[in-house]
Order: sequence, then C-alpha cells, then structure tokens
Amino acid sequence: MTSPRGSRPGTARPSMADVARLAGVSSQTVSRVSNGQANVDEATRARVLDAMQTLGYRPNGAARALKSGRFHTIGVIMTTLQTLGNIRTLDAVATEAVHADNAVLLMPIPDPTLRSVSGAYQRLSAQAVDGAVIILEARFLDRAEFALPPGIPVVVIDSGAGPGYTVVDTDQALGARQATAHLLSLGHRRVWHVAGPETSFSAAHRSESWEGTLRAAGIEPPPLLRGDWTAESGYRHGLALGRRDDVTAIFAANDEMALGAMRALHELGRAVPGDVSIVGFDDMDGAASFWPPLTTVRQDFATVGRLSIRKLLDRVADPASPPDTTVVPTDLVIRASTAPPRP
Amino acid sequence: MTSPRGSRPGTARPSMADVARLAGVSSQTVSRVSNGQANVDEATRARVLDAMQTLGYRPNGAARALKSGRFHTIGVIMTTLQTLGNIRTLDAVATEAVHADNAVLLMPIPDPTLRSVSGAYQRLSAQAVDGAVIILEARFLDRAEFALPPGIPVVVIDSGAGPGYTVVDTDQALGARQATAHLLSLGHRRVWHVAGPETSFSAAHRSESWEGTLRAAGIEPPPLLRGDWTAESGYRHGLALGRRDDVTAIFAANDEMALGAMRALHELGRAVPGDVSIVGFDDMDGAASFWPPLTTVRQDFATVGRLSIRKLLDRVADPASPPDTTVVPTDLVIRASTAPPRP
DNA sequence: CACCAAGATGTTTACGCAAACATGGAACCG
DNA sequence: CGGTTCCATGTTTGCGTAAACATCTTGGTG
Repeated sequence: MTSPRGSRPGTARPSMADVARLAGVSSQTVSRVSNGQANVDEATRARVLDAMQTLGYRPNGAARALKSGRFHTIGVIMTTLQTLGNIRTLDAVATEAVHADNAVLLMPIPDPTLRSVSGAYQRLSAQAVDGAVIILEARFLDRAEFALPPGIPVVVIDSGAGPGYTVVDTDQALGARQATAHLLSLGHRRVWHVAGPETSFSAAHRSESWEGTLRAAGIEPPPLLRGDWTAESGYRHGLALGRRDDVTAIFAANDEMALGAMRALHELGRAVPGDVSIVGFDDMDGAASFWPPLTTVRQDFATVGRLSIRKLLDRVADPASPPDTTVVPTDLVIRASTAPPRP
Repeated sequence: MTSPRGSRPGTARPSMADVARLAGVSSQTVSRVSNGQANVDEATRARVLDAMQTLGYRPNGAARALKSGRFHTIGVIMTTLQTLGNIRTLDAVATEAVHADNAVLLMPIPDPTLRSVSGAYQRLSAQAVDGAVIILEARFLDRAEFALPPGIPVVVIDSGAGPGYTVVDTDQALGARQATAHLLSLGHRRVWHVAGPETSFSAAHRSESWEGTLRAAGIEPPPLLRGDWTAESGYRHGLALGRRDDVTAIFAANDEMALGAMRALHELGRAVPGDVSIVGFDDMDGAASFWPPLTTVRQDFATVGRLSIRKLLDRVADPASPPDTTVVPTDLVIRASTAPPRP
C-alpha cells in the first residue's frame, strides 16, 4: 500500500502560479484548464494537466469561493441523528446534493431550543454555504424571535412552517389516512392511536388525520395516547390497551412505538393480529422481520431529498423566486400485523 | 412570524470595509474586534460592534480561510447512511466536531468501489477542509492504487487499515468474545455464528474472535454462516438453524440479523430463549423491545467519535505526529433472549 | 521639559483565483 | 494583398481578510 505521507517538508500546497511556471504558461491559462474552458490549445492543455499532476495541484476552494461568491456547498441544519426519518432524509439530501455537485455541511444542533437553532444560523452564515436545508420539527420556526439570516435561501423539510418558507414534506396526513382506513376496511370499528410527541409537527399531522378519518367514517375517536417515538412509550400504551378486550386495532405514529406495543401484547398473551391489529409508520429497516411483520406506511425520503435540493438550488440561483409547499405521497405496506377482527 | 426575506435588493453582504466606514475606523480595527484581540479601546470596540450589528455583518469564511489556510471544517467520508454503526458514528463525530468549533463536511460515496472513494478524495481535496475522518469498511484502503491526497491528515474509523494510518475503532474482537463467552458460560456447548459480509472488516474481526473464543474453550466451531447485515439474511439462516434440534445458541454479528433469525425461530415454533438463545451486536434502538428483548453488545460510539476528532485535530496541528491505533471497549447488555440450554 | 514606553489605530501587502481587458498571430475574405 | 475575425494566451485587477509594519497618542520619568 502506498504510504500515507503528508506533504514533503517545505512543500507547501502548490498554487496555480506554481503550475503555470512549470508548464511555461500564464496562471490564467492554468485557471482555464482547471475550469475546463474551451479556448485552450490541446497541446497546452496537456502540458498544464501534466504539470498539475506532477505537482499534485488541487484548486483552493477558499480562493475560488472568495472570487465567485459561490461555495457549492449547502448547509443542513438538523437535530441530532436520532430518529429514522431524519437519518433517511439526510441521506437522501446528501446523496442528491453530491449528485448536483454540491457538498453538504452538517450543522447538528444539540437540543431543539430556539437558542441553539439561532446558534446554528450564526455558524451557518459565518460559514461558507450557498443555502440551507432545515430538517426540523418546525415548532420553533413559528416564533416571532426567529429570523432567518438575510441572504441565505432556505428550504424546510418536515414541518408546518407557515407561509413564507419553501417547504417540502412527506404527506403525513395521507399516510395516517391510509393506515386508519386500512384498519377500518378490514372491519375494525375503532382504531386507537399512539401518537408522537406534542412538539412534533409530523406527529400532529398524523394524529389530526387519524381523527379526521375516523370522524369521516362516523366513528367517535377514542382518546389519543401520547407517546414520544420510543419503543418504550409504545410498550407502556400497549400494556394499557392490551388489558382491554374492546381494543382490536392500533395505529402507532411510528414503527418503534408499534414494536413496543407488540411486545406488550405478546407479554399479555394477546395475539397479533388475531386479537389486535397494528399499523406503524416509517417502514424502518427490520419492520418486515418484526414478529409479526409489521404493516406500515412508507415514506418516500428519496423524493423529498431530491425535491429539497432542487428547490434550494433554484432559490440560490434566483433568490426572488416565490416560496411554495410541496408534499410527497406515502405508500401503505401491508404485512402480517393486520387482519380482520375476530367475528 | 418574521418574514423570511432575502437581502434587500442591491444590499450585498457587508464587508469589513463597510463596517469600518460606518464605525469611522480602519478595517484592521474591525478585524481586531472581529477576532477578539485585546488591543482595542473599549469605546471603539463598542462602536464597531454596533456597526456590525447595524449592517448585519458576518465574517466571510472564504476570505478568512484564504488568508489563514485553515477552514475549521473537517470532511467525513462514508458510505451511505444505511447501517446503524455508521449513523451513530457520524452523529458522534459531528457532535464532537461542532463542540471543537469545527464544521462537518459530509462526503457520501454512492457505492463502496475504489473509484468512488477516490472520487470522494478528489472532491475532498478540492474542498475546503483541514482534515478528514473516513468511516468505512476498510478493505479498499489496502489496495495499492489507493493513495491519500497528500497534505490532508486523516483518521480512519472502523477498519483494519494497515499501519501508517491513524485508526480509531470499537474493539470488535472484545465484543464478539463477550457475546460468545456469555453463551458458553450459560452452558451452551456450541455457538453458531451468523456473520456480516466478507467485505467488512468489522464482520471479519467479529467472526475471527468468535472462532478464537470457541477454540480457546476447546470447542470446534461450527461452520460460519455468511449474512449481509440485513434482517432478511438473518431470517434465512434462522430457518436453516431452527430446523436442527442440536442448535441451542446463536451469535449474530448485528441486531438486525438477530431479529431476522428470531422471526424464523418464531415461525418454526421454537422458543427463544427456551430452545435457542440469541445474542446480537449494536444494541440498536428497539432491541430492548424485540420479542424477546435482545441480549446484545453495545458499542461506545460517542467515545469513538470524540477520540477521532481529537486525534484528527492533533494531526492537523502537527502533521508529523506518528500514526497510531486506538480501540474502544464494548459492553455486553444481557436481556431476555439468552438463557441456559434445556437440560 | 525632553524623552521614552506602551498601547491604540492606520497602512500596506499578500493569500489564490478568475473576470475583464489586452495582445498577438493565423485564417479567411473580397 | 489589406483588412477583418477569431482564437489562444497574457496582464491587470480585486474579491475580504489579517499579518506585518508604521504611526500616532498618552502618560510617565529623569
């Protein structure tokens, strides 16, 4: 294996001038070659490329950015990488950004307080980014004190951020409707709901849609059960629900809570889906291997990521473009955790 | 909510010169204030800060980097965010980097080929980073064609990268030993192993250590079962193992494969842990809520992240510092999926 | 009171790159 | 064959910042 040496002593990073000297041309010609412009003689180009190779020349991003005002980098502000949705979204955004020849600058914020979000903005605007994607439970965006730094285009993912922002989001309401309607169509009379935390807009969208779907079917929704996305909270509610024999269908706002609920039902000796049907949300890795395999709602993170980057780059190119909101549809994935109620 | 306006038309981003003009000082004084240097009169400093506030001045990172040669940014090269370990490690690295006042530039590589890794390097060295953390199954680092770009300090995580690199990694061997020894100490005679893919160094370390532990106990290891980290592959092997009644203990190289194996055993009507005990690796979210809750090996990603950043920044400050390797110990988390074999 | 030290502030310069403009030579035209 | 075009290449300049150096002010000292 080649040895991972650093640069040789005294060998500072070569600049265009160094390359130019070696190739016997002006630095401007090196610049042209470096940027792939057309008006360069083939022989000259070859000589310059050769010199670059020899010296190990790499363009200096800082200088380039200073000159052009563009960094080809976008910032991503997000809470810590704890929830599946955030991770998948980040993955999609990063992949898409790289595809569009942009780098991704990660700005994790330690806790979801207004202060730390603002802090992230400070760092962001001091940093070298052309725009930013905010992956965030958006409660905080609705506060008056919260002002975006001027001059930085932003796209918000996963939120109920008011008008004035460009928003891309999964159609949470559709997903919850699919889940609830699926259980109703199997013949269940009531569908219980283990919701996500109050601070989350996604959770709010899902529970509102669950409630609306039931009401539209002429069914009075049972009391909402508040969880916090963790399997543990699903387990807690699962224990309570499993002890009642009038509970036959549960819609959990994410797969982990569904997992916890199923564990509780197992412990109580209740059959899934025989006694109780369960639907989750996210289609996390492994959901197909839960016991039983979980019926769940799949989000199209890839599309969310692609749209976000595309819209962001549009806004970078034309900051005056009007904000808009886009929702991406979900899919219901039917597996073995749902069945008609016992007659 | 405040309207998310962009900058006013014609209002380019203010520079130090603008601030200086408004405050009636030289731009150098603004620089001093901006960098918190001491030799500035209190009144002057206040006036400058005031002007900064008024104009909404933010230092230009590109110019600063061009001048200082430091970007306060580190690159992270990794395969897509699909595996839990990668995600957790990234989270830890990012958190730690921000803590050290560095930004994190994400460089995902689309597929684990030598070509795309090299491509990432190209982009990296063209980008504005002081150093890089490589989170990677390290097979590729051992290829002769693979040369690091000179002058960029690198720390490698999760690998068997040869000498010459600075490496930080979880003590995979320890974890596998803990898992295997736990099953042996419960009285199991043979421990079967569902391994990760051949291309993974982590997988190799885990299976080698599993084998070594058995041999040290005077037990001939059963044939190794090759998986690919997915629950599906665990399920496949679980079906095969569950059909033999001489199988009482399984060590899966990650939690998802353990999950799949358990599902297979459930389907076959074999009790876990009554008939078969299972140990996983990773302690993923929800592992405590599997049915049954999974005994597993927990990695200390936070420490890995912290050490990586610290070592990397050390190398940035002093590129001549000698490479070394550090391993971080694991913990065995004992839950309900393991028990003594039936007598 | 001349002189000096120390601190505050200003001026110059260079970082590496690329746009804008300048130059020089070859090909083409009537 | 004089003039016009076009293309390859060179020269100048400035992006925003901060180090290095220069200058000015203030107060204290012999």
